[in-house]
Amino acid sequence: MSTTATPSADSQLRLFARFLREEGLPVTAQRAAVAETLFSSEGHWSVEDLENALRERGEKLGKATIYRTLDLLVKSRLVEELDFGEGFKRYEHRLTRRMGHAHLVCQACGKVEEFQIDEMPAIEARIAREAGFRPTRTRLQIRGLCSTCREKGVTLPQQGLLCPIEVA
Amino acid sequence: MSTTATPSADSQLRLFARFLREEGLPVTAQRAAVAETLFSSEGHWSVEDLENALRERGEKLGKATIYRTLDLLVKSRLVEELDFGEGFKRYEHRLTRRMGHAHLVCQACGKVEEFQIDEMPAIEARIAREAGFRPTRTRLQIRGLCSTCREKGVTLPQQGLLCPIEVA
DNA sequence: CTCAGTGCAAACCGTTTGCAGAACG
DNA sequence: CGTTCTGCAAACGGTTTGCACTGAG
Repeated sequence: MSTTATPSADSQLRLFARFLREEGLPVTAQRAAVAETLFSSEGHWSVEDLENALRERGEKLGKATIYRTLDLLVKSRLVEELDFGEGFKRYEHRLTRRMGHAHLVCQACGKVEEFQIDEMPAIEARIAREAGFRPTRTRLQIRGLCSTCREKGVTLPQQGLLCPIEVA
Repeated sequence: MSTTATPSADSQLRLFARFLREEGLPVTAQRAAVAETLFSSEGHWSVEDLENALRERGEKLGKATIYRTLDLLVKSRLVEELDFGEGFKRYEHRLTRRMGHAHLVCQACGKVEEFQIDEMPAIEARIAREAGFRPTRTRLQIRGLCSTCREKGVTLPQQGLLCPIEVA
């Protein structure tokens, strides 16, 4: 109901509720609120983002509850934990995303865009075949300069030994 | 000199010294010790690992100096910062490694192996072409079950909604 | 002498944990 | 009534920072 849920947020919430029931855990208002908020956009949510969005919805949860609910969401495999090197974690839900998308992190403005890498399944299959490794979660993160910053003429601080290394 | 340097550790140290000189920074004994230690193996070093290895070499450096030197090594692009989700960072040197290797992290035993992904350059080129994004650093991390653990019959704790999601 | 580098210890900050009280069945 | 969840606040732990001391030029 109400605000900003994407079309499929409801069904995702239902999946989370099912997971909780299977684990013998109650579906509390707080857990539903965190899940619903996180499912409401394709964004990369920090705990602070979630806290603020929840406050705006009129729900005031303690940080601890948010962290504990995120643990459950990650365990349920509906949500993926991310780390863009900011010193804290971010979270994205998985259901409306295809697997094998890369995160393009702009080192100038911090923006993160997603980019589909269609060869990921084939790469994972090769790893399974050649290394005997059974992949469960893949994270591909590419840092660099986004098109917007590039067009603005922004350049990354030229760090030291760029050329010597690439040549070596 | 002395102990466990790989054949090319010397030349890497020389590159780091060159970087420092170019930045107008002195090549101190501590900086050389940290760099030499890190360059002495293909491993994934934590700050604690480095501290211990340095102590065994007879050098006692403060943590702060290690952290500050690692900053310089990362800036020089001779060393890459890693995060395997352990709650702390790890570091690997870049010179004897090919670019575009994935880190296969075993969720059962914690072991990390490297696996060469030859299509990485092509993927980066496509990202540059189609998204206008200029990649500088790529991190590919794949978590799962390594062959050793698999052969031992270890299985990962079956987390919740595996099937429903993959089907969705 | 001067100035940056070092080492210690304190500060920092995202996250986790302990515990008293609330909520649900 | 008992059990679990919640929220507050304290604890935690890796990393960063402030500052007095050291050491090279």
